[in-house]
Amino acid sequence: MARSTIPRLGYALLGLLSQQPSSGYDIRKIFTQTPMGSFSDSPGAIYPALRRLEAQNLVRGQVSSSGLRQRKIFRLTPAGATAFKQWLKRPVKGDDLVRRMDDLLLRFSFMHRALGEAGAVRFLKALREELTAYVPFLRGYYNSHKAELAPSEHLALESGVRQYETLLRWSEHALATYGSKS
Amino acid sequence: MARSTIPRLGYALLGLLSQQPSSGYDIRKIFTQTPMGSFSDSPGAIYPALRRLEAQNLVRGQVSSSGLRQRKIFRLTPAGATAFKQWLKRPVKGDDLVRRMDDLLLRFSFMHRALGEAGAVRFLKALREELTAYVPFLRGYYNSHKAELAPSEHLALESGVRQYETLLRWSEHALATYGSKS
DNA sequence: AGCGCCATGTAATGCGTTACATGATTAT
DNA sequence: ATAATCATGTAACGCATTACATGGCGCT
Repeated sequence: MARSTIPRLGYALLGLLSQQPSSGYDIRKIFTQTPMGSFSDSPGAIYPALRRLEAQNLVRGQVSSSGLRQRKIFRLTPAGATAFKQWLKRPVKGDDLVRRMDDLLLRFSFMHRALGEAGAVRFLKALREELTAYVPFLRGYYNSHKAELAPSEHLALESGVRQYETLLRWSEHALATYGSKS
Repeated sequence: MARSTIPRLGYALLGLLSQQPSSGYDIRKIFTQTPMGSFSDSPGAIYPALRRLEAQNLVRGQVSSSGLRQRKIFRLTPAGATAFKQWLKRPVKGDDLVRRMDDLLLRFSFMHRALGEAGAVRFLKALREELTAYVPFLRGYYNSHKAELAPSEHLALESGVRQYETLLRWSEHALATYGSKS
């Protein structure tokens, strides 16, 4: 029961539904219209994902007959709310920076509403710590290898370094934002 | 024949093999050791991918018996070299920025060796143009919606804006690098 | 003799993508 | 009437992930 892993899209749906019970079509519109969603708005992604979550008892959908149009509104179950919060509370590992950065930002975007300021700050501090370790490592790799690289390889790597530096500065900025309010 | 789509990993392999004929294990080491590869170094990803490329006649592997250890070295076929270059030459679409940024940077990293300076510059100009249009759009969305957003949503969106701004500045920097040499 | 590394693979599973399909409603 | 939009789905396909499996080689 609930033993199967929840993918990225699944958590995105849990997060959206935790804020606002919605139909599959509502979700689609969000993914099409907001620039945040790097998610596919295709029905072949969303509807099966909702059904999987329902099969895992993490969401429940009920057909609303109030409007004449068929609409199936999904809501989080208590189990779904728990799974969602556990996902948010996962520690930030160094590995996440390299291969799952999108997940981290997705998690953070839900953090404040679900866990409050304390949770958001905890997350940001962990992220800043990982970035503080990773950026010099990456910069060092860049410096020691740039001689052997073709120009576009060299530049592509520099783009990566700049991206992580931007993230580090952003995390400091975000912490400052929180800090100034408390 | 060769009608099936080549995924991201497939192109990464074509690119690496175009620079240096390698075994699956060599590829794994590259993915484990270099911070560039956001690719999985798992054998279950790499070996099947190589076999698919071989089935599509894009690479060919031959067992080297020189060393006593078993090693299967893969090389690009002419068809593989063509497919790879066509991938590199694809136009940069606005959609790529949102959902396939990784692909764009992967393509760029191979660009210079495969297409020379002219190809790299052409790509960078197209990328800069798309970014120049997209950044103000994103910034506008950010400004007009930040009032309704929870703090961490707001900050997560700002992180995205900063990332794209960094990319835009990087693309200008990269063009300047090329420009100063020609 | 035994442990760890080199090097290659297979199997089970589940996810996302693309394309297709359906019916009901609102606007022209 | 008919087109566009709302709203929900299914089917085929291929890919990545995780875990497992195998055998040769090097060191101690």
